[in-house]
Amino acid sequence: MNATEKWLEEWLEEWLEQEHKAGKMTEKQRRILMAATEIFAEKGYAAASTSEIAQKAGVAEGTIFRHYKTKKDLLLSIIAPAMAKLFGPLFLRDFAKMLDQPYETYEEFLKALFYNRYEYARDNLSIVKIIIQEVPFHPELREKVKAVAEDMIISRFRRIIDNYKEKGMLDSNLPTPAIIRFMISNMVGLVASMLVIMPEKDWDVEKELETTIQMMMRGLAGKG
Amino acid sequence: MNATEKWLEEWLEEWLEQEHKAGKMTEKQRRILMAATEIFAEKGYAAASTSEIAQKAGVAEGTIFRHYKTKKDLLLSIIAPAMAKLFGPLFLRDFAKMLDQPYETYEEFLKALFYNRYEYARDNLSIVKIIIQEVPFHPELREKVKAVAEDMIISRFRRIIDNYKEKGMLDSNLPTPAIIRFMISNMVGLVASMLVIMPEKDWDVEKELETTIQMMMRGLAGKG
Amino acid sequence: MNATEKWLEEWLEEWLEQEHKAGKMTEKQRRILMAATEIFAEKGYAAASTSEIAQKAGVAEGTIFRHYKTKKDLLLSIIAPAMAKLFGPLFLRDFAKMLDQPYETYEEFLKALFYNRYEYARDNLSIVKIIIQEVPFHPELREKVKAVAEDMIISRFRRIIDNYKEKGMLDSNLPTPAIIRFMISNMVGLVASMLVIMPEKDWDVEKELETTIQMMMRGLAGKG
Amino acid sequence: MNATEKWLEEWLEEWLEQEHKAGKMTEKQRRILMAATEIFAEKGYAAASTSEIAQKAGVAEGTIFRHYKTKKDLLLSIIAPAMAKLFGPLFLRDFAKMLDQPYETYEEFLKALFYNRYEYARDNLSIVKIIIQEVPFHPELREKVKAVAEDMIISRFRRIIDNYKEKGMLDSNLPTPAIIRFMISNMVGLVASMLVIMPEKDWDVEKELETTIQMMMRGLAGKG
DNA sequence: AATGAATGAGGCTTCATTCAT
DNA sequence: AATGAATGAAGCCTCATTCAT
Repeated sequence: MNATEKWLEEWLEEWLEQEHKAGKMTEKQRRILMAATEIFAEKGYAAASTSEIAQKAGVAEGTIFRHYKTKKDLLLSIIAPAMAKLFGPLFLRDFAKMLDQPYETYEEFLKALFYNRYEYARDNLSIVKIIIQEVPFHPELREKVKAVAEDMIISRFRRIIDNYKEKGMLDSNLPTPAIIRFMISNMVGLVASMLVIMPEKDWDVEKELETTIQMMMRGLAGKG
Repeated sequence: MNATEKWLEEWLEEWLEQEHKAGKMTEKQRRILMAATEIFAEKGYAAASTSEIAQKAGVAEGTIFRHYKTKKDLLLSIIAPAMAKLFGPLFLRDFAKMLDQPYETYEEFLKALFYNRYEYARDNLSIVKIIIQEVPFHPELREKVKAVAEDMIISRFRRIIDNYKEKGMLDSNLPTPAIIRFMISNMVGLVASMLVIMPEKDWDVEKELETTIQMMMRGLAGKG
Repeated sequence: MNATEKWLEEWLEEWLEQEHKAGKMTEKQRRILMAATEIFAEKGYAAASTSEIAQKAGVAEGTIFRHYKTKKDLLLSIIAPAMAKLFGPLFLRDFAKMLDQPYETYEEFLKALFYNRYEYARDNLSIVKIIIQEVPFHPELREKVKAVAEDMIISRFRRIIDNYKEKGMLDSNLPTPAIIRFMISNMVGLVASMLVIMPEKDWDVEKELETTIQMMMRGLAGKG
Repeated sequence: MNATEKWLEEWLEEWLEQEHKAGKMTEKQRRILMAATEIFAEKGYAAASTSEIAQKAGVAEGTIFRHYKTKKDLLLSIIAPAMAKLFGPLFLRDFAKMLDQPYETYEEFLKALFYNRYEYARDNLSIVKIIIQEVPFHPELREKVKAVAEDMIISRFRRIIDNYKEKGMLDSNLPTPAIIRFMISNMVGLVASMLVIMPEKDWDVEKELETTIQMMMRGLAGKG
């Protein structure tokens, strides 16, 4: 087991721990976590003040520090389990199923993946924003994320993609890393458009998704 | 002239003013601007301290405030002209040429556009990072950027894209907004990969660009 | 109820609130208020530094700002209730009694009034100094004080003075405003002499007061 | 010659020096002095900034310090000659004349004195405000003023007043210091009313003065 | 467990003053 | 003589964190 896998395990642990604690979590603790999530997402970690979080959570300033040793601890308590939920599925049974369960086509696979991640982002918008905004500023996080992403995602997706290449569903001449980037770019671009950039627009998710996948699969070129 | 165009003009003005001032700018002022740019990019606006900036610039802390009334002023002095350089070209003669000068194919157009913006991002990496990180947190900026982007970019690109659709070079069945998003997603994804996510990798820019454009134009589908 | 009366009520409210809080006031808070009062009186608001106040009060500088949002807030927390105590009595039951309870002569009335305000000034010397020194520099205060003074004091005293004029105890040929100014000038002059200008002198308050009132009532003219 | 007289001489010297310099004073210097006077009067010495003064005077920040070593120096350059003009006349030929030139009555003397000082205050309102506001906060000034006032004024006025007492124009039973205070209180009260407290009122100076002097001489008592 | 008063380090900003031009 | 960029000390205020209750 390499370092990357160790971190993932850490996150998963924290995730499970969090899940576990969620049961015994005080009402106050839950409120602190929610308030912090909202405020971090809204103004960024550095510009958020613990006193504001306390106020929004309806607890005393000191209470936060009874549960989280430092402000950074509070941030990590939000990010770590979210990381696990974000990356974790790629390594768990559910996802393994996605891999084994032979989606007839790459398109179906893409659609399932997009939709799955879209739903996660939609339901955890604040947390996703925090991750995107804060990861670049906290070296420990940055390193972990980078390692996990580079190391694991590439390797897992490579298998999937090579699988479809073999089946003749993907153009074998295209370099796998480029395909992965292509996939992620469009996934992120689509989800960001719908949830962050123009959230007020009345999106037909299904249709957008299909159009996007069509462009990905068949390209823009006219038949002219 | 609508509000959006007014902002653009504002930025352009500030840009020119900045250009103009650049001549008379004190050595110290230049150093302050550079130091601030680096530190804002590295730790974010909120977490950057003016004393650190002063130290890095090799000036007294007070000197910063002789040139920039507020810390925020300093941020805007970095962002505003960059905005102009980022969005401005889309509306100036150079870009008009890009539109008129009939790129034979959409692919050539894409390539020119990608390369042009890639070079800008490469040469102004810190500033681009600052813009991406700070715009979401500063409502005035956010509103302006959103308006400019939604309003202008869409309208300009629509003309270009419709143009190519008419020529039969783009699939007329695809909705123009989706094409624009597709284009931007892949452009941002590619540039971010090369400059931010894996800057240490030894990229063959030309080749990546071509692969990406190929995927965009012809899609991933195998010939199977 | 006009604006002036509203301010007075505001002050009275703050006064009562202060009284009320005085019970729950932390020892530290009391010390901050005392230290601030002394230092403001000694060097003036603008020249007083919060760090000096903190030091004199024996608390951390931050502690001041936990109780008073701003330095100005601290000033107002000293001035507002004092204003109420300074002007308020003129409108309350006690003072109403002074009006109704028929002092046999204007001289007795003057004596009671002088003595009453002298005692207040003596016991609140620092605060009175602050009021005199700071009111001119803070427009909000200046306006309020001016309105209250012009509007209310004049009107109340007019009744009293006209009352004594009718009884033949005051020269009806003298304009009431001049009488009021005459009264206040001499009251302020006497009190200032004893408490501010020559506080080290061993004053026989009773005697000075009587001499002053004698001069006011019968004038300086010799019998020659 | 005692210490008090030495200070007076100092001021007079500075006054004369100033008069003298006034001729060679640069336009800029004059503008600095005027700007400083206005701003000190308006916001107080401590709250006034040299840069604001420079701006109002239309000179560079550094220029002030070419003429006045420190900000305090600038204050003293305004106050010292004004002190001389304020107290000086009491000791000069002009004033000696006032003493010798036998005003028929004390009332005439009072009227001349009041009017003379009223005119001075009216024409130098800002400076008088500065003196009143700043003297209490600057120990050197405070000591000087106090010494001069206590020491000299008392002694000079004593002669005048005793003079009138002997002539039977003033009640010999009244203590001279009380008479002096009475005189000053009413003079200050009247002038302050007209110039500072209610400057917008349309005063009939002559009449107010006469009413005041009448009250001082014959008192308020009705003939009843 | 919870509170909230207290802390003091550090942040942004102002300002009197200096000095090279 | 005049300028105005530069300085750095000091000012006001915020904030994460601690601790007695």
